[in-house]
Parts: sequence; C-alpha cells; structure tokens
Amino acid sequence: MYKTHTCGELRVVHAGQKVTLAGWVHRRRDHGGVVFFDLRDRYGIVQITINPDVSKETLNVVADVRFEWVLQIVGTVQKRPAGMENPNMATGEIEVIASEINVLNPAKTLPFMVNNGDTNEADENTRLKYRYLDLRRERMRENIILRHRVIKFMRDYLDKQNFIEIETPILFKATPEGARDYLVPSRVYPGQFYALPQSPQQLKQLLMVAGMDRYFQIARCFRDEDQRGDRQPEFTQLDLEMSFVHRDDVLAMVEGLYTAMIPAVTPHKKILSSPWPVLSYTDAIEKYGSDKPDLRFGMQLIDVSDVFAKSDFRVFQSATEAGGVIKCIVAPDSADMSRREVDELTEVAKSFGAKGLATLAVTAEGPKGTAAKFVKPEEFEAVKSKVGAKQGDLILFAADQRAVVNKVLGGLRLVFRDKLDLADKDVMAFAWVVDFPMFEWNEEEKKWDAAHHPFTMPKMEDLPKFETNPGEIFSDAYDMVCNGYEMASGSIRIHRRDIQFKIFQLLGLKDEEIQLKFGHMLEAFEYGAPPHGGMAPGIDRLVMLLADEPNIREVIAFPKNSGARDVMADAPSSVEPKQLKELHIKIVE
RNA sequence: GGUCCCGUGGUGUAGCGGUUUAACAUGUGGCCCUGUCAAGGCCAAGAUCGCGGGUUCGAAUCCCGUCGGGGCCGCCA
Repeated sequence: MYKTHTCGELRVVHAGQKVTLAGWVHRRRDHGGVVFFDLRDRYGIVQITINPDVSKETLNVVADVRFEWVLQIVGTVQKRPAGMENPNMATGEIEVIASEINVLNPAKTLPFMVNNGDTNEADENTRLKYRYLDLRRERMRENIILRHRVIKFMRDYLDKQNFIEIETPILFKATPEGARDYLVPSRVYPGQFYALPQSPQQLKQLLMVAGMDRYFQIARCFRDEDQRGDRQPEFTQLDLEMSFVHRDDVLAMVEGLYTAMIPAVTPHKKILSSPWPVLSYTDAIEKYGSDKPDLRFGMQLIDVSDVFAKSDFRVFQSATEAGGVIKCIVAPDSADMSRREVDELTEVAKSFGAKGLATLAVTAEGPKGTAAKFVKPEEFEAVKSKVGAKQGDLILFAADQRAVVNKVLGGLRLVFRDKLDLADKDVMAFAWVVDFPMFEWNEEEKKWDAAHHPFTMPKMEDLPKFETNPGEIFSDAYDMVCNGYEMASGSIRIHRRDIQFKIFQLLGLKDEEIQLKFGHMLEAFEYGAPPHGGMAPGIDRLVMLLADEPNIREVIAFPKNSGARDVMADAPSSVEPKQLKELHIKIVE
C-alpha cells in the first residue's frame, strides 16, 4: 500500500503517530517559508504542513506542486497549536507535519476547478467530457456514494426477505411493442439482430415459471427514445418479481423496503405519510391532472362545469356544448400577477394543448383577469365559494375536452409549485396509483396499445368487455409515485396462455406473429406457470430525489447527454469497414 | 418531428448599437511573504465575443441562417 491511513480518518488520538498518506492536492497555501496544503482522497481532507525547520528538502519538492498533483506524504500527526484549529474540517484539530514528499504524478492545469464546491460550476458538456475530474468534486462523490448505499440497502433488505439476485442476458430479443429497441447485429447470423432489453420483463416472468419464487436484479435497461432530465438511453431499475402474490402483497413489500431505506440512507428526508396513500388512476388524473401527482402541496383540480352551465362566456359555452368540462386550480396570493406573467402561463397552457387560458383574480375591487367581464356576479360568488378562493388568489380555468383540461391544469399546477415554492424538497410524498386502464387507443395507427405492457393481468371482472369495449377494461397495474415522478411501475402478470394470447390478438398482432415473437412465453405458461407479479423501481430517479439533484445525469457516473452521446469517449462513433463487413452491414447514405 | 432558452479569455460571469485598447472573479506564469485554511500582496500573459451572412457611418450588442448545449411537447410496451 502507498498509505497507512486515509486523509479523512486522522484525529487527535493519532497525534504523535508517523503516518503515510496518498492523495490529491486540493488546495495550497504558500507562505514562502511555511507551506500548507490540503491533501484529499475519497474519505476526506487533511492539512499537510511543510515546515523548513523540520525538513528543508520537502520545501523544495513542494515548490512546484500544483492543484490535483498526486502525492505521497510521510509525516507525523500533530495536534494543531492553540487557536490554529479549523472547526470546519473533520480533521481540523490536527495536521500532518511532512518529513518526506513523493510526487506520484503531476497534473496539467485543469479545464475546470474541482475544489470550489458549486460556485463557478463549469458547463455541463465540459464536465461530461472530463467526467473523471468532475467526479472528484465533493457533490458528485457524495451522489455516487449515496447511490451505492441505496443499492446496498436494497440488496441486503431483499436478501433478508428471501429474494435471490439473478442476472439476465443483455443480448436478448427485439419486441414489436413499446419503446424503440437498441439493436445488436449478429455476426454469425447475417441480417439477424439481438436487442438490448428495455427491461428484463419476460425473463423475470420465466424465472417465476422456473420456481425461483422471489427474484430481484439491479438491472440495466435500454430504450432508444428521446432524452429528458429524468430519462437516459440506459438506466437502472431494481427489477423484482414474486410468485403466488396479489397486488397488495407486492405493494406492501416495496413500501416496506422504501420505508426502511429512506431513514437509513438519508435521515434528513421525511416520508409525508405512512402507510402511503393509494389513489386510483382516475382520481389522480381528475384531482391532480397527472398519473404521477406531486402530493407535497394542494392546488387540486376542481370541476366547475355546473357553476358555468349557463355561462355567457363563449369559451365556456363551446367547451360544454362539445361535451367537455370546465375545471380550475386556485393559485394562492397570485391575484396581482402581471399581464406578462399571465401571458407566459398561457403559453405554457398552450404547450399542453390548451386553446387559451382564462383567469379570475379575486381582488378587493372584485373580479379581475381575462374572464372577469364575461362572468356574472352570481357566478363569481358561486365559483369563489365552491373552490374556496380568498382575496388575493388567482383562479385559472381550462375549458375543453376532459383529457386536455386535466393535462393543462396538471401542468400549470407544477409551474405554480416551482414559482411559489410550494413543495418542500426534504419531503418524500410517496403514493400508489392503482387501477390503470388496460388499453389505450392509438389514434395514429388506429389500434389498441397496452397502457402498461402486454403481460399485465386485466381485472378478471372486466374480461367480458374484451369483445365489446376494450377501453373500459382495467388492469392490475400499479405505479409508485413520489414528488411528481413515476418511481416504479409494476403489475400482476398474466400466467394463463389463453388470456395472454387474447391480449396479443387485441393489440393487433397476427397469430403467426404472436408465435414468432412470444411463442416462448406462451409455451412456458403451459408448463405450470404460477400466479405472479412484481415491479421495477427506478434507481436513478430515486437517487436524484434523495440527492436533491435536478436531473439523473448527476447521479450516474458516466451519463449520456441529451443527444444520447457520450461526450467523453465520443460515442456513438464510426467503426472500421472490416467490422461492418463481418456484421453483414452496409451503410446507406 | 415541434417549441422555448443559452453560446464572451482555461473556468464562471458582466457588457446588450458609439470614451470598450471588451470589464470582473477565479485559474495560469513571475516576484514577495514562517501559521494559513476560498491565505495575502505586487506584476504579467490570456477572448478576432460559437460559425456564416445581412442591416448600419459603426455590431459582442439588431435581423436571418447554421452548429452546439439545455428545458418542455410528441415519443418513453
């Protein structure tokens, strides 16, 4: 070993000991005669003191030393002289008086500073290009360590619950449904491809058929879709599956895991309510305008169609006549919002599909806002009392088809959350959303899509609707949500061949196609498949929330940028013609 | 695919039609300094303002295009 101790562990009890340390030069303070520098490793920072009275030689060595040089120090731990302690440092009561310094490796001038906390943070592309330097920063190091603790806790907890960790293949089979696959060409079979798994869904179900009973995996998943702050081309899920369970058994298991984990890994985070609230999908959409509601604050959507049933306001009239609804949210203390701010909100509303945005400000002089002159006094009073608006509040209306109204107001609700700082970042508002529709109508392709995935068990009592109205079939799917993010998604699965076959047919797959793509699943269900279900909590998003980070790139060691590029290694990149030839691939310009 | 925002020394910002030879901080180089901890002091180097075109007597500044980055919508079984 190059060292006897880590930089973070030395305390007064070590005083008098001769130690050897190795690490990076975090800062240096050169007084000409005496020189201090802070040596850093993963475990902390310690002050090294070069005193010419102790060793003239070390002073010469250290003259050239700059930021991020890698040094080995031999020295003696000393309690600092009275008044020289640094209470801001864990090791601030001691210092190491160097007797010998070895330069293990010098460093060029850095493209950005790694020792200045979050001030002057470099452009993200620069950080990603030099990710190995970026990861030296305290914030990144803490995020990566937190991520490790989360995964370690999950492994230990699930192990105690009789789960076993099983690896599944990364090279698997393309699926026609769902996200775009990342394909891997086969050298051995010209024109054929593996696909990287969008999730180990099929494999974990087959492990249940195999009698493994309780499976989990820290699973990498790949989806070739456009990026977001909370979406990467490859991401990590805690994939798990259980046999002989009903929905509530799965929920209880995962809720138990998270309820135990949060205080253990991030004691400062508070879980809003325990047990977690359970919302139906329909309730979530109607009350919060989202299937992943942020429950840290109110501002629920309120249906005021009845209040404006006889309204003279054209916008309201035409919405109700077309079979739509009028709903609103109440923004507290926002009546004095400027015209410009309201215009901005209107733009936001339009981006979610609204044709416009009507507002009513409750002021001392009566109603103000874009809808004020169209609303009768009795309507104003009625809506005020129905939504509980008080003076100073701003009521925002959306009038359109129900789905549009919910989406628009749901979006605006989150804008006000951020604008008015309504949500405490240290609160984790976990909840379950249950009873999802089984299918969604795909208007573009004029066919039914699976709302969750095609292996989800429909509600048994809805089975007769297969022939009549598939849109009214609900499923045993469930989501875990927290603070406006979908944190996990799962379902009770189909374990019967006949039901599974029917689902595929309804999704528009031809019989031969079903056999070709999913024959292995159907066949497996004929050899004694147990009832089973599971879910897959996202690890990146969870760590992002726990670390108070604004996007998941900050909790992934080597993430892609929003264009799905690795800017450090510069991938994807061209390959040698020889490689292409072996893979039987020709590039078409 | 659509839309909005951002590109100024190595890094982070200011400047937003004319005393700007583009300012400040930090970093870099040099000198001074034996108790600092974001050490301090003095000096110096370092940016044709992403790129291309246009408007103008004059463009970092206004307009158009393009490239790069980020957010949102679509997409994400």
